[in-house]
Amino acid sequence: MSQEAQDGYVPSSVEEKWQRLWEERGTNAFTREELERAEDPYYNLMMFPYPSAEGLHVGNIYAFTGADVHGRYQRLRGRTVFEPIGFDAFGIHSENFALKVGTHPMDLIPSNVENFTRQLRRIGGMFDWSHVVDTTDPAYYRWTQWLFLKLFDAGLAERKEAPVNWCPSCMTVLANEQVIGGECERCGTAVEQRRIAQWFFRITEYAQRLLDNIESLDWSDTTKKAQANWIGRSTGAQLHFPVVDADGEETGTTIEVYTTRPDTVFGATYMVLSPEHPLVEEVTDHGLRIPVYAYVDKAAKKDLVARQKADRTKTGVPTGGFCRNPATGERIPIWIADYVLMEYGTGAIMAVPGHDTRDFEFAKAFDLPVVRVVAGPDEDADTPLDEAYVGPGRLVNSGPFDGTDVSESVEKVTAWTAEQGWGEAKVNFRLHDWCISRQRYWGPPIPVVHCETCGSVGVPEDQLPVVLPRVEDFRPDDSGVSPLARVEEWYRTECPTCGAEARRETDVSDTFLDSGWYFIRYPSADFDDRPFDEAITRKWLPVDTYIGGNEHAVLHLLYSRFLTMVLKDLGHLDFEEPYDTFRAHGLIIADGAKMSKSKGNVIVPDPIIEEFGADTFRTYLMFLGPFEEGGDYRPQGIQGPFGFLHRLWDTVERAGDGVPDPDVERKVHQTIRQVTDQIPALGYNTSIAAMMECLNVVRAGGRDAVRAEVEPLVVMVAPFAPHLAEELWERLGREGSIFDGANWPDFDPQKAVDDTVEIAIQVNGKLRATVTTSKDASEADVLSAARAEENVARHLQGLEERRVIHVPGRLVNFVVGA
RNA sequence: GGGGAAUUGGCGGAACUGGUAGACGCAUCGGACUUAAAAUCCGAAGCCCCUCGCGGGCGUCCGGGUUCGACUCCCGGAUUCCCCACCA
Repeated sequence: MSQEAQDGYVPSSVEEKWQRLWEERGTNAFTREELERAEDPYYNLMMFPYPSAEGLHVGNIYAFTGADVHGRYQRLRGRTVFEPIGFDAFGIHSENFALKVGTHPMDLIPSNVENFTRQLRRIGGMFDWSHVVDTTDPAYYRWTQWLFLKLFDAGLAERKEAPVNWCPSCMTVLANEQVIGGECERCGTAVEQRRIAQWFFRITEYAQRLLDNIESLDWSDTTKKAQANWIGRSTGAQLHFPVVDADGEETGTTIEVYTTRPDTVFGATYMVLSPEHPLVEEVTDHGLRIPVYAYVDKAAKKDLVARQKADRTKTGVPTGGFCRNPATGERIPIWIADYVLMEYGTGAIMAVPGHDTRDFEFAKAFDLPVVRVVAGPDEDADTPLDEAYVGPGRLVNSGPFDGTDVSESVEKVTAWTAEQGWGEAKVNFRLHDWCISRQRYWGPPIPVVHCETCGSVGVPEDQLPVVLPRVEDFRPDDSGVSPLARVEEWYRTECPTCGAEARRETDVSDTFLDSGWYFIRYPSADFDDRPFDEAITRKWLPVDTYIGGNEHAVLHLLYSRFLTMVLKDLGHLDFEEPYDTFRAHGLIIADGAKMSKSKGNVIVPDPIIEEFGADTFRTYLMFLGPFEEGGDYRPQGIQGPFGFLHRLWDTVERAGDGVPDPDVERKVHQTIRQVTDQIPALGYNTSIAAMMECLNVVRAGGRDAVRAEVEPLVVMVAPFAPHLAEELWERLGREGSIFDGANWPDFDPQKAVDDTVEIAIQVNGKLRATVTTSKDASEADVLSAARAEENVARHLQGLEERRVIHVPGRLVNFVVGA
């Protein structure tokens, strides 16, 4: 028999055939009516890609395959699975790349999308190509603009001048969230600060709700924690420190501080203002304090990296002004230092050098007094401080609160400050309002018109979309305004309210706004008269399972949660959390390091798919490690799944009619149980291992299988190798797509039971033998069989049996001694 | 500085609720088939020792502990990775 006849599996032709048939038959696509009527709908979502010029990389394929396996599994179980895909094509990524290669993004993006589409089809994802979303399509961003207007009308979008992060390289403002350790998230350039009028979404109003809901989500704990930490709720107090003049008289000005340790207020020996604090301007404006001005000016110029690293050496200047510490009545100096951040709290702190590490360093550097107000267990009020003490203990040098334990002191002192009228309990969040303005070109124009008399007016809905004009020179410059501000014929317009000459907003919106609601659009993607259809949305949302990368576990998820809540509050949705279940996949690395061009370890997927086929590639990616942890890509490793799929093909092709062998049938049912348990838990690597093991049993000794033995395996492998499974299903004589109809094999516990068990025999916890007994052998039988083992008997010889542990079906442990 | 995750053969990784550590696969070695090679199939294999046995010892980052029994639980430590970071 020739090799050809033995093994007719030619992945490329099988895959081509089924991709064509899926397309022709509309296997994965839904009509509007089908979406409306779907029974048991299951919305399987994955994070849509940014269509880069390089094409899909292994990381994309890994993520999509893992999500696709999940979707295909649900479908095999009988769910109606909607699995859409789209393109997140606006944003700085695309714009920068377009600038680099000198092609207009409007020309570049369509060809990238086309290339991605080809690759996505090639890997055999179960995508509904009739519901694709492209964020750069006016038919989509029209509704992104609509969403902006909804927030604008609800008072949740506001324009305010604010210190913002400015990337001198990208020449744009960045959200706080896009500043990573003081550097631009995209290009790594040190970020500077500027003050510009910006559009903000008031996400902070939702901070508490965003935090409270986390508990009810079926998300991994790490993602939940990341969200909670980002929101960063802290409880403490806001205290009011009166400013006093040289004679100690109050000037009428107070400095507000936020602290999580109001109980240490007796130890506040000086105040610190952030260089950006409004009061600082007053100080400098009066021209009285030249060193102050110089310091503030320097701080403003200093980029955040230098400001934050600076090997933690504190810098600052005294303002020459004073406050009164309302707890002690003492006059304390006011300083300016850049270790205090304007973005957090009130931009001013009471410095308690005795019990705050940063304040301690500062006090040491500038020779400011340090007072102990907390004493640890072995300390008293006079124990000197070599460093800030932040541990447990009791208050000292704190007037009426001496002796109060720190476990209750925050609450007590806060109550007291409130009674005295100079403080109140205060909850503070780290979360900031979401700055959505971008002084760039490649994004949806913010749909606002500025009118001299009417102010900022939203563009009427019937005038949407505000189309992004084609501008050949779309380079940003350091003017701090969008390139659109150079296109007079575009920005000149009429005020929608009064009809006077007016000017369009020339900023475009953040990409996170595009991606903040795309999942709502998908099922309604074919409606052009509404952002989303009410009935279809009620049927399909919220998303059942969302799978994506950890890099979006904070921002994207938080923003889309926020937008969903807002839409619910405005009556457009009847749910407020967008994703029931979210799982983050791991990272594929190569040679022990993250793939990157600079390391030269990037795996290009196309040639691998060419050589082995999409099914093998998919199966290998899912096999190389736990999906949620990722794994190391080793080119040789693909041989395992490659051989497995070929052997499966071969076995099915040879399988005849007949009755299953009981031993084989048992293994098959044990495998069904295992795989059915593990796929929903994303245990893909172990599922594949179980199927390999099963196939090894089916083929043991070179026997030919019968169809009933292999058919369940064909179905179970289908999520991983969908083309192969379709083909084998057909060759087994079944009609239609394997994915239509609930074809997942039923697990029969009866058939999975072993009638014999192998029991480990230990003596003093060490394995000495194993015995095989019937599964319901009595304890006495098991023990006598155990004692009969020569090696066991030898170790029991001459020793007293103190105890015998018998775990039925597992082991026997003889505990012996002299 | 804070938070999170991890550490198991040559390698990727398995191991239910505390119950035979190393499943499955890669690479390796041996055998079959072949004129030969590839492919395929069958088999071996954690490390060490030995009287070579159905033998013994050691072994899941390190040091302690709990337990009849610990990769798994507790205490202490080391290393690596990720995220955040002067958040008052």
